[in-house]
Amino acid sequence: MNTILAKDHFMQTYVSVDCVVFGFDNTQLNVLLVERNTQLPRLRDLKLPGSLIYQHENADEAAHRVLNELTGIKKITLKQFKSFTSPERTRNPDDIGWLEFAYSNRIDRLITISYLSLCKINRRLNNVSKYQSVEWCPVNELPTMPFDHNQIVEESLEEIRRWVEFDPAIVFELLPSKFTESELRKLYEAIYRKELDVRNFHKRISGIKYIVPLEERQTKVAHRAARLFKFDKILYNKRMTTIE
Amino acid sequence: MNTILAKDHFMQTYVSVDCVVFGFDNTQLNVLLVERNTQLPRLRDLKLPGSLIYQHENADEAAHRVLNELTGIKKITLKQFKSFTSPERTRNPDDIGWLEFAYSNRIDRLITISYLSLCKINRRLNNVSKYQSVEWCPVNELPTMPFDHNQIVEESLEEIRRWVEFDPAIVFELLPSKFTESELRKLYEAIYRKELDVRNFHKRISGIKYIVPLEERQTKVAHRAARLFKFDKILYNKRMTTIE
DNA sequence: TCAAAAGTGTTCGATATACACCCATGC
DNA sequence: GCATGGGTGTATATCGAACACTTTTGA
Repeated sequence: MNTILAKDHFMQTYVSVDCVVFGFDNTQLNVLLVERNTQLPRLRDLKLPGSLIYQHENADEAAHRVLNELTGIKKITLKQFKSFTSPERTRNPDDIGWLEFAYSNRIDRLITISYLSLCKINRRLNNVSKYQSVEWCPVNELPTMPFDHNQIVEESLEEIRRWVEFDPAIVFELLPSKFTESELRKLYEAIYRKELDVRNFHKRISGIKYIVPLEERQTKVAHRAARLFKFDKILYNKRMTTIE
Repeated sequence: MNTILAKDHFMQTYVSVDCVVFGFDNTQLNVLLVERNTQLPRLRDLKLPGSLIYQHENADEAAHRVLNELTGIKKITLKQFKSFTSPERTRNPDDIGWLEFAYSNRIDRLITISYLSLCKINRRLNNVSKYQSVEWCPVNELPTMPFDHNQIVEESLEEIRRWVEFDPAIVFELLPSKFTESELRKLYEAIYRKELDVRNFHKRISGIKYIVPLEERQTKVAHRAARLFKFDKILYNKRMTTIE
């Protein structure tokens, strides 16, 4: 074992975080992508937002930093979900070139820890100088991205369902603070990629105490205005501890 | 950002895997621990089996290598479950000393990717020269271990339940190839830390096609001999694809 | 004959599924 | 007045939870 270490005494192993941030546009899930600055001329060059982990940080802190830069939100909801470690993931010469350009450093090996996060899609995003642009992209129309970022998104879609089952409150991170029942249903349909029966969904929702109906209704719609609901975090947290 | 990298141009970041291997002794879950070789005199020095990731490997391969060394099994069942990345995890001087002794290298920062695995507890384990001993330890009586290994085991206990729900077949990795219904029930009780009703459990199990009753029975027991069952992998895999 | 564990059914409540029509509104 | 989505109830099947006594065997 020591011989293997001795050989690569000067090998630089770096660890990054990459964030899959989902947003919901009332029809489908979207992923937040950034356009990386590069010298190389090319059509588009979109990737997941991410960063190397700094010396004083742990991975959660690095992911929070990346998302705070993009959204300005300090206490964003966020979940580590998998490490991607294949030595092959940094074999594409374009990607190696970009890494050295972006970090002014030789990077022999880069593994990444991926994070899942959720964001209201109409939130104003920051202009982050190191990116040419920041944009939402429908999850079914993603471009080919560098490294293994397409695979990371693929696996994050399975993770989001496990997350919702474990903590149903996180879906409200994707909706405006007042929302209709059909917005909520369409969000579930997008997450589970499955149509849900309107009446059964209504029955289920009306049994949930922490989804509170308001007197307010939609305005400016060309049909009967739907009732608005809000998510009550306090009732949600009580849910576990009380027997009813 | 470049300044931060420039400063630590020569910082050695290493990435390891650590494996939480569970075994079941008919009463409780046990974790496989190794005693590390150390110059320092001390009473006991148990930790999770693990290794740095080698240059040509990905993390899954490193975890397979570690477990193959210990058990001799090539195709062991295994699941990545979380990365532990705090800069604080390698702040204990004893741990730093051991790392430098074991790897003959300066290691400034070590993050680890933890794996969950399952093993029949009466399997003969290999003598691995780099460890003084390899032993099973009941999960409720773990010693204080180096780094954040106690926390890793803690979190692996939550993960194992999610794993069983996603893939119920994995519980049979913890049982002998022929087992009684009460052994299976006690295993579920250990995993969920909850007593299960014998009759309801029986009803559930007898409805599962891939748990096959045999004609064989227990021998040498001081009470009525229980029927043996086996797990049928072929029927298990069919389960998903056929409608019933 | 005693101790220890095996083996076995019924009832009840909760939950998921399937399914169709009228209502309110803006254009 | 029509197009668009809002709003609602019933019947059935399935699943999980509670619950107690008899049987077999070896010591």
